[in-house]
Formats: sequence, structure tokens, C-alpha cells
Amino acid sequence: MAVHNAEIAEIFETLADLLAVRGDNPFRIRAYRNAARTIRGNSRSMAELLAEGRDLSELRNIGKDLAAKIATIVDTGRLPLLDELSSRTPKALSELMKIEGLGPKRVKVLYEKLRVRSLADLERALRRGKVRELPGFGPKTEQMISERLERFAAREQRWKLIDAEDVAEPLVRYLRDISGVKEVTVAGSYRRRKETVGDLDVLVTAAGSSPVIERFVKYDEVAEVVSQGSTRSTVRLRSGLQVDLRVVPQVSYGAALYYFTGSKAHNIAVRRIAAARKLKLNEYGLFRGDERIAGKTERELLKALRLHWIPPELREDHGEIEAARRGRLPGLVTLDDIRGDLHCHSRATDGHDTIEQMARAAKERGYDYVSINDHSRHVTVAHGLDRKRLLAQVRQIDRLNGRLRGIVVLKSIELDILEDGSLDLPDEVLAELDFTVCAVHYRFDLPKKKQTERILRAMDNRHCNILAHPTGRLINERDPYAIDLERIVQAAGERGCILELNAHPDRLDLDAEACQMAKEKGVKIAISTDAHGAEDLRFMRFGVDQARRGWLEAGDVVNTRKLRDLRKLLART
DNA sequence: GCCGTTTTCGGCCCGACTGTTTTCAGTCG
Repeated sequence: MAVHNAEIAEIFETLADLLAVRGDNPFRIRAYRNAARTIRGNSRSMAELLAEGRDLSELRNIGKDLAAKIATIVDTGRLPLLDELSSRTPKALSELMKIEGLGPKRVKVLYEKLRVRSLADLERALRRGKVRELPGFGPKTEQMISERLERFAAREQRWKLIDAEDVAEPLVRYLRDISGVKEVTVAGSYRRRKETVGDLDVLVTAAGSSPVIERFVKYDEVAEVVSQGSTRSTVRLRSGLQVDLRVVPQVSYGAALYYFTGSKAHNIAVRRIAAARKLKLNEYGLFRGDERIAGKTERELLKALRLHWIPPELREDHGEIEAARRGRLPGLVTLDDIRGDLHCHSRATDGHDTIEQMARAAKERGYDYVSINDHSRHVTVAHGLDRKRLLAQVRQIDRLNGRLRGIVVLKSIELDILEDGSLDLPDEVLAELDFTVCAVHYRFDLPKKKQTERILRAMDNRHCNILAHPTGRLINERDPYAIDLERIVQAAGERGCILELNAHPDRLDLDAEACQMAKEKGVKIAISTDAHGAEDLRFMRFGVDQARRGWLEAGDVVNTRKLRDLRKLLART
């Protein structure tokens, strides 16, 4: 069984935690963490790279030593260094460090003085009031750990972007109304448009006299004030979402926005560039000695560092800084580039609007075309279309297109890929359509090899044009089914199949890494909403955000093309 | 342990807040 990148990253992260508890060289620890991040964020699997004979030390943050350790893990599934270390420092200490407020130093004290080596041990020590007696601890720290242990046990998951927006937008309006407040921006992973966010980082510029912090902690939705200083405050809202507010002077707005947008790894890398130029970068600006030389806007800041503009979606330290230095950043796809939607349902199956309503809504968005992709017969719960009903729908769309002006409705289907990889309707029926979107909707539990072969076989059919929601994951609800995505992307390229980036905020499937992999292999992407009603067409922007995170340009996305060009891309020989 | 506009050794991002302190350590982002 091939070792996954996530498992290798996990081993390095655990190792870093244990080294930290032991008080090892902090830079060595950081090296392990950086390597873990590189591995986790790589679209190619380490096991496969090794199988191809690639030298892993070509990867950033991976040197000779770690390349050898990765090879060991891939070969044996273990790392002797971690085994040796965990015989002296229990692995579970790494788990304890995941509790907010517990870092290596406190965990070390807890372990050495109270023999705390598990969450259960910690809970017992807290209950007995032992923790407050430790040096450097006290009743407040004990209380803090107690609350956060409870929260950790409940394990709140990250928020979907769309849900975070529902919380963030009214909060931003509230903050804008406070006297003296000038700019209010939600930064952090929200601004980078990650598919999920852990908390909200809100940046405010305000006059010195503004009561913004005082008013912030009194916001109606605040359940708990976690911290409150003069420039920074953290609260937990009733919804459970945590919000960090930072107040900076206007002259620092760009530097602060840059800093609080992150990612952390990106910031560290940019600060290193500043340091290399004998400059200091912090959230207040870019400084030469005591003199602020930039910081009012992000553009000014980047210019002073001789970097091209880096869109927030790319700020992950995944090669964007090097590209910005050389002026080689991609011109990312935008919502304005999108000319149509290639995955929409109608009332004929589980949608709730008519084909005509969908078409008019698409036209209103400025689209040139929209396709109707109702389910095929296998999806009985959605009253999937059989041959007869599909052909009737085809004729209905022909008539509609005769009437409609300024929008073309494309005849399509969301066709089930059956368990054996065959398609749910016969070829001669599919030939009546402009194209098909094919998808797996059942038997998510097949072993990886079988599931992969099922999809590969479906793609062998020349009527299979677009593979919908390729991994089947539902954010926070369902993991991707087991597939060899790299093989599927490769096969899509060879067969002229297009991969869907499903823009539905519950799916966002493909993820950013997979988009990058598709781009590298020259496979085209369709960004589609999977709309089940006219109002769902608005989800397109989430798909575009995700595509941008995956470095996609308009040329990589088929539904930025004019209809004539789109038809050429959809034609398989 | 990695890395090179400081280039094969000697660096490695930087500031705010809290609690336990009496000048600072720990943690976080």
C-alpha cells in the first residue's frame, strides 16, 4: 500500500512536536515543519516521484537528509528517528500541543512534573487542581487550559467559505458604522479564498480616538471575549466562529493587510526577502532602520521589495514568490472571463426551476450559453431521465433555442458512471446531445484500484466529455472516494476529457492542488455550479476563487471560450 | 535541517497579548 503524502507530513509534524518538547534546536524543528508543508501541498505523491527515480531534494525545504528520510518512510511506512524519539517522549504529547494555549514548554512541564501523557491524564490533573501549582502556571492558566481542552474534545471543524461569509458580512457592516473607522477588511484565509476558514481575521484602520475595540467586544453576536488589548482583540461569536480584530493606523494599512492576509508561510518567506535587502517588514510597514519606506498599500510594499503583484489566492508559499520575482505569475481567471455554465439541473429531475428559467437567469448573468444536465435513470431518487424522457427534453430545448435570443441552451446530461464503468444510457442516445457530464453517484466504497478503473473505463467512452466532481468529496461531510487522481488526470489528458471544478460551496471539487496538477498535464477544466435552481448560478464565484488558488488562467478553463470554440474542445474523436 | 542578492557557513520573521511575574516567558498568528 503506497504511503500518502499526508502520512509522511504527519510523521514530520509529530517529530517536530516531540523535538520541540525536548527543547531541540528551533530551526531544525522548523525545517521539519516546512518539509511537512511542502509534502502536504505537493500535487504529486512522494511515493510516485521516488518510483520515477526523481531526486526529492529538488523540492523546496527538502534537503539530502529529509529526502532520505522520506524514502525510508515510503519503503517501510516508518521512520526510525520517530520510533526512537517516541520511546523516550510519548507521541501523545504531540496531541496535547494541538490544544490552544499549550505549546512545547507547558507540555514539557506537564509531562515532567505531573506525568501527563494523554488528554485523559491532563483532564485528571486539571480536576485535581494540580496544574495551578506548577511553576509558571496559575489559576487563570489552569482555567484557560480547562476550557480549551473541552473545546478541543468537541473538535469544531473549519467553516465553509459561504457560511463564513454569512457571519462576516453583517459584522463588517457593523464595524463600518463605528465612528472613526475608515477601512474594514476581512483578511486571512477568507481573503485568500480558501475553501474553508478556521476563524475570521478582520483588519480595521481607524482614527486613534475611535472606540472600535470597545464597540467590537459589544457586538450583539459576541459570546465570549477571549482577549482585548488596545490594537487587537479576539472574540468568540455565538455561532462558534472566532474573530480576531486588529486596528492599525491608515499609513500601515497595506503592510497590515499583507501581513494579516498571510499565509503564515508566505509572510515568513516575504520577510526573508526584506531581511536580505537589509529591510525589516512587519505589520506597520517596510522599514530601513527607523524609516518607513513603504506600507500604505500592498502594491507599494511589493514594489519596494521588487516583487510583482501577488494575488491573495496564491499566497501559500507554493512558488508564487519566485514567480513574482521573475515576473512569471499567471494571469488568473476571473469571474468576468466566464461565458457560461456547463452543469445545471432543471425541474425534470431534482432541480426546482424550468429550463427556460435557468436559461433566462444565465442570460441575466451575461452568459452566452448554459447547459441542462439532469440526472440519468440510475439516480432514481431524483427521478433520473431515461432514453425517452431525455429525447423529449432534447426536442424541448431545440424549440426553446428557436425562441430565445442572446443565450444558447446546450443539450446535456449528468450521466451516471455505473459500477462497472459503463455509462447509464446507450451511445446512440448520447449522440443526440451536445456533450455529457459523467459522474459517480453510488458505490463510493470501492477499493482504490476498482474505483479508479471504473472512472478510467467511463472515460474510454467517446461520449464522456466532462468528469463531474471528480473526487466526490463533500466538505466537512464526506471524504473523497479512494481514487488515483493522478492516473485519472493523466488519462483525461490522453483522451481529451475535461475535468470539472464543481463550484458548489459544499463541494469545490477539484481542490487547488488538483487544479495545478491538471494544468501541468495540460488538462482543461470546466468550472460549473451544479445549480439546482436559478439562484445557484451565483456559486460560480466560489469555483473561480478555487481555480485561482489552483493557478488557472482563462485559457485553462473551457467555459471562458466562445461557444464555437467550446464546441471544438468538447468534440472527441 | 535547509539554504544561498549574507552563497557551503552562519544565519533562520516579528509583534501583541496574557498570566505570572517584578522584568519576562509562553503562545499565537
